[in-house]
Amino acid sequence: MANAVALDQLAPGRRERNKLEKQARIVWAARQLFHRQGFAETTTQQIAVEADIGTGTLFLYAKCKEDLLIMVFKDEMLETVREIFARLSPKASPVDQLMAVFEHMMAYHARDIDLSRVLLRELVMPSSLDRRGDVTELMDAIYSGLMDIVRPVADEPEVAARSAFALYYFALISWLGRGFERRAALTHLRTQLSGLLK
Amino acid sequence: MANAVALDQLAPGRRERNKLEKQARIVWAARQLFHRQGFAETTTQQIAVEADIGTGTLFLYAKCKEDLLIMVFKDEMLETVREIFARLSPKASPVDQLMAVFEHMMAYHARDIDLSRVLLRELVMPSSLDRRGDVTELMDAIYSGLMDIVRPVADEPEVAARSAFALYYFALISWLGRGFERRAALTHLRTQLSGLLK
DNA sequence: AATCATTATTGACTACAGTCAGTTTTATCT
DNA sequence: AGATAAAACTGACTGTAGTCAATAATGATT
Repeated sequence: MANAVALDQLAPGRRERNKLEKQARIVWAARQLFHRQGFAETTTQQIAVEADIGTGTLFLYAKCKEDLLIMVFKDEMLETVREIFARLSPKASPVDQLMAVFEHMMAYHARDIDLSRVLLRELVMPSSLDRRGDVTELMDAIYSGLMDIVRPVADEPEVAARSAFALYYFALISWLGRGFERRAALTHLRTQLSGLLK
Repeated sequence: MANAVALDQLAPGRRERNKLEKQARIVWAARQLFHRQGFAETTTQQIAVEADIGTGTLFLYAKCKEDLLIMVFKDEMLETVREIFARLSPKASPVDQLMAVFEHMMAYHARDIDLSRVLLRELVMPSSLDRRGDVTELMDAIYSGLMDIVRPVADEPEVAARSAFALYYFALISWLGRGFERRAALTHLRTQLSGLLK
């Protein structure tokens, strides 16, 4: 029936709606448990029970346990990043603005260091290429924000933004992955950014 | 007996010697299997059998499976890095020298991309802080080499070397972790390094 | 409303990293 | 040599992520 297709385009059918509801329930359950107990201490069984689905079903919605964590964080991170950029003082120097952005991002991760470690591990170096969650939207938001900041002082804003982010990433990794002090990492980062932007 | 202590300082006792032999056998076995079958396809059981020890013993010598991979690569990487720095043309520009170093490092990883992915994953973001292998010696070698390169053109060689390495790290991660083309990553890297060093 | 094809769900099951209580080996001392 | 303490070793065992063959739900078609 030709009508069925047209209707499907207007509104999601029952099937689609169920899927979305289920996905929301899964993410909700995962969020609760990860935050309450930590990542390693939460079993996929527990998440399935809490979301009221079978164990197997969980892995139809997430590629692996780590993917659940990405689902939990993705929207929240995008929202946070947008807020951070929105609240910048445009009068501050580019380096100060960059530092404000990166400090806030780190502060965000500091709210739950253990979860952020696992999350970053998966974002930086996914266990398997075909398992990595899609964070393109998040990255685009970050890059475009950074480009706006560096534009006034950089010949090639794209290159400068990418470099700035690379330096931030390194600081983040040093802090979360190598046990480096957050303050020290940020101090280093500022020095590096100053060197980068002339 | 006071003599026992004195002798121990001169030469390793049988116990110590056995331990070193065993560790060497383990690394040898792990190297064979990882290269032949890949990391995921090799079980710790297989390594234990090949090294002719019990399963449990393996974990007295390595903190986890990933740690075995680090043991396999550590010495070889240090050696490789030293060679790379030793063979540089001192007349080339700092950026060209940096690029030569980073290209060779990437070429080294390209020899076994799958193993390098797992290795890098563990080096960049260890699954657990108290499980990460010690790669201080390697990092020191890299930093000191990089500082020598950038010294002629950088006010603060330490900062510049650290920045250069951060940019390389990001390129490496983009390539191995995000599926970015190696050539493209290197092209980007060169642009960034040019921007960094004046 | 009965049939069929497609898609979604399930939980018993598998494979494997890592542990630990018990055993063996080594070194020390009399 | 024998006794004792300390260190090294072991493999049966455990916990859990992820799979898959079987089942159920859905929706299209007559």
